[in-house]
Amino acid sequence: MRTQNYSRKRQAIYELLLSTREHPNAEWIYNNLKSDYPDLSLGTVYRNLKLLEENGSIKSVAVVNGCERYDAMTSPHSHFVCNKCGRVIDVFLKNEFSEFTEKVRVEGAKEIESFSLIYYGLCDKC
Amino acid sequence: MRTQNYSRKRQAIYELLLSTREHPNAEWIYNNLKSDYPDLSLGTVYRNLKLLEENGSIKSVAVVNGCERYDAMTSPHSHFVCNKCGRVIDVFLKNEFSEFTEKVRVEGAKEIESFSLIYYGLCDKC
DNA sequence: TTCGTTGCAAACATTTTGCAGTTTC
DNA sequence: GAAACTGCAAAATGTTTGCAACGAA
Repeated sequence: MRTQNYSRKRQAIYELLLSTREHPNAEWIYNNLKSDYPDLSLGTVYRNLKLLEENGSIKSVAVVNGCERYDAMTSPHSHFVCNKCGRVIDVFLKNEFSEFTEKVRVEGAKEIESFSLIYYGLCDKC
Repeated sequence: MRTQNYSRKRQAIYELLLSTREHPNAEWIYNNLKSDYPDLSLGTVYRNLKLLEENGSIKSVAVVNGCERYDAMTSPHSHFVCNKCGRVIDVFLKNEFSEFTEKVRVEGAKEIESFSLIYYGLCDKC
C-alpha cells in the first residue's frame, strides 16, 4: 500500500460510500459532497477512489453505461444491474454458490484471484 | 431488430469474431481487417459491433482496461480475465451452476434476463 | 521541511455522431 | 429512388495527469 496522509476529503468519500447502498460512480459522489466541500474537485474524487480501491477499502463492482460503480462493502457478494435505469442492487447468495465456484479450474489460468457475478434485468421500479 | 441491408464489412467483422477465441475489442478487429479492407474505418467497426450486438449475433463479454470485448459464441459460458495482460479465456461450467443460478431471486428485481460470471487472476503466460 | 493532497485545466482514450457520398435492394 | 451503410473528422464521454499551491506530520 502506498504511503498516505490523513485527508479529510478522502475520509468523506469513504464514509459516503459506507453510508449508501447506491453503488455510486465518481460523479454521484462528487455531487453529494459538493455542499459540504464546496472546493472539492472531480479529479480528487477519481484520485481517492483509486487510492481507496488499491487499499482494499472499497471495490469497483460494475461498469454501468461506461461508469465505474463503487461499493465500500467489501465482503463477497454479487450484484444485479437494471438494464434500463442502471440501478445496482446487492445480491447475497447462499454458501453452496461459493463452494461451487471455489472448485472451478480454468484452463489457461495460473491463479484465480477473484470473481464477479452480475445479474442483469429490469428492476422493480422500471 | 432494426432493418438491415447486407454489408460486406459487417459480414467480415462477424466472421472474424466467429473465427477467433481472442474476445477482441474494436481496435483489434479494425487492425485485423485493415489489410483486406484498406478503406475500413474504426467508426464502422464500432457501428457494426453495436448492430451485431442488438441483433444478438454477438455479445459483449467484458470490459478490460476500458475496452469492450466481444464474442460471437453466444451460447452461455463464462470468462476468465487476466489482470496483467488482459487476456480473456472461455470458461465452461457444468450444469449444476446454471441450475443454481436459475433459482436465484433478487429482491428489487422484477425480471432477471441474463447474468455474467467473470473470473479474474493471472493467466499461464503471465 | 518533507512529501502527500488538492484544484484547476489540459490531456487522454474510447466511443459516438453529423454529414456527404456510396451501396444495397 | 429510398433507405441503409460508410469514411472522415469532429464531438462527446469518462478518466487521468501536470503543475503550483496547500495541508499533514
